[in-house]
Amino acid sequence: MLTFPSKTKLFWSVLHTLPLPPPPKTTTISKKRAAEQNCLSLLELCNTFPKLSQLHTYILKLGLQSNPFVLTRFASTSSDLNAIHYASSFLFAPEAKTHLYDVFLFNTVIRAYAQTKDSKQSALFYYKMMVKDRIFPNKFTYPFVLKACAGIGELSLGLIVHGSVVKYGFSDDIHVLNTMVHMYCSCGGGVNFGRKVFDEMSKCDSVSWSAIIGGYARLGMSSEAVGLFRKMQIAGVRPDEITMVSVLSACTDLGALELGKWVSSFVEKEKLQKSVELYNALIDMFAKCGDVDKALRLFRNMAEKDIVSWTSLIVGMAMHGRGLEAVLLFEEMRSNGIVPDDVAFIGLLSACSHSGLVEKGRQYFELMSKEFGIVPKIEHYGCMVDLLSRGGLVKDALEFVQSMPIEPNPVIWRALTTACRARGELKLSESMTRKLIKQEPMLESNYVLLSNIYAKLLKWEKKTTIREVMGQKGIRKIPGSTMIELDNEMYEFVSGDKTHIEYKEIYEMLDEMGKELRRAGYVATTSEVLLDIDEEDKEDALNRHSEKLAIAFALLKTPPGTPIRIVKNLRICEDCHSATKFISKIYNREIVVRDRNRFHHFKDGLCSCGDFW
DNA sequence: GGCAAAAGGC
Repeated sequence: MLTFPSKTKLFWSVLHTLPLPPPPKTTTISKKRAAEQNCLSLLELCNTFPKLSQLHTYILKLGLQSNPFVLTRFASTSSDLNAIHYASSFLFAPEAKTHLYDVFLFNTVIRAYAQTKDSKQSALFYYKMMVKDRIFPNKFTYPFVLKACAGIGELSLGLIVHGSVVKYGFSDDIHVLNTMVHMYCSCGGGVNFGRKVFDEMSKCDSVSWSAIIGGYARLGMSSEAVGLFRKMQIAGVRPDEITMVSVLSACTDLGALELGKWVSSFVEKEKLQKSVELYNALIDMFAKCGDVDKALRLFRNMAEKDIVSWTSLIVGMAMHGRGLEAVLLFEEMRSNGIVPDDVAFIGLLSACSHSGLVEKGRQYFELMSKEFGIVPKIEHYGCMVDLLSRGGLVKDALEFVQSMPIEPNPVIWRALTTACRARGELKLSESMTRKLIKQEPMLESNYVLLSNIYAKLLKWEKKTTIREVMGQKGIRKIPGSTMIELDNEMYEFVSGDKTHIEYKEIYEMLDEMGKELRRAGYVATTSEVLLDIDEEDKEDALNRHSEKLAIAFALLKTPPGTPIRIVKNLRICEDCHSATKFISKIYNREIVVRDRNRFHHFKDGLCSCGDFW
């Protein structure tokens, strides 16, 4: 009987004629797979160099040293620097098999290095190696490489990488461009390049805006940062919580409390994710814009706090002269099991020094190295010198400086000089100010210090020569400026400013203020004026100080009884401090002044700093 | 099997 083979049968017969692979050795393959799986999961747990080294031996024993999965995981497992070094030295050893390298492996190694603190240079080294080995970068490579450049902060390097991005055709990728903006903003002198890249982007998302806003904010170009945030809203891009962190840090820098409050309600309204970082930025903003109690309330509402949250509030308390509360917070932090770091100690020590807690400060300084193993940095020494000097212990401060294992910096000389001058140790103060001038020959305020000392020593001819020296050196003058926020606008005044549209009214107010002040018994403190002019002109120069202009403006523009908040870029001068006390009483206003160092709350003719700052 | 932006300092 003849039967036609069915299709199925035919199929089977064909199959049977094909040469078959050797029968699967099921046991060995699954053993290999199991070993690979086991190895991968072990690598996941392996985050230190010794563990990795042990595992390396194990990998060799199993014969998995050319398994691409294992190799890549091996490179990516750890954030520990030694482990990364170990992994890459093994992967790229001269005897290693080059054919195993692929883009993914390089990206992994580059990423690992780009995320380290101090070895970003290595990321660029492996990028160069990759290009030399003719392995072409892909769209994931450049964000890592650019991140590494941003960390190193060298513009020339960034420009070269920008060239490669163009060469390899990634100049349309939004991730690459966003990181490029960030890279330029992190390299000295690169912010304009960053802006150019940003402006030329065909499509921007919230990350692009965050990168450029954050870039300006980090550089202290806070008005530009806020301006760009407004443009972002006009452009209709929805900000996320990271954008708001950058905007908040610009508000903090400007002292723009009203804008900061607006950001805070915007976060609520838009239901943005309240990350720890966002909370921390809010706490910092409220504390540094004058409302430290609001910062405290926010802090208490936080479900999860990290070391930055605690430190922000401790520093905030310190700035407002509430040192005891800062100390209590520090202790509360410790009892919550959070281990203080070096920055937390800077906050704590500065709190002690602003509130005259000399003994406490000394104890904590000891505790820092003894119990927490933190090696004191120049900042910690600075706090201690400040603490002792402010506490009137000039001799102790001097001994402390002599026993320091590191070279004193200008901050330390300045603290000492000021203390000596306040204690009448004028000779000593003079010699230290000269050291200060040696270290910072271009800083105007140092010459002002020296000139004040000569004025007290009645050495007029020396005082005159200082001006000549300054002229010869072409000293860069940091103009004192005061900012005030009214009706959602920031106004900035410099000394003798006539650029404001209502300057005539402001100067009339200033004259009236002057009369009222003298009637109340105010006497101008003319010793801090550097100019070699007669007393009456000196008084006039003081009268036009930016602080006084801003206060006059606020008195004109706000209803009686409203508190006045101003922000000065330098330390408030002695004369303005004394005048503001009178103004708070005469006009019955609470005046909150943030200067470079701290807050002064003026009320009823008194200041919260107790005239000691 | 992977990518971008963020918080505290004398």
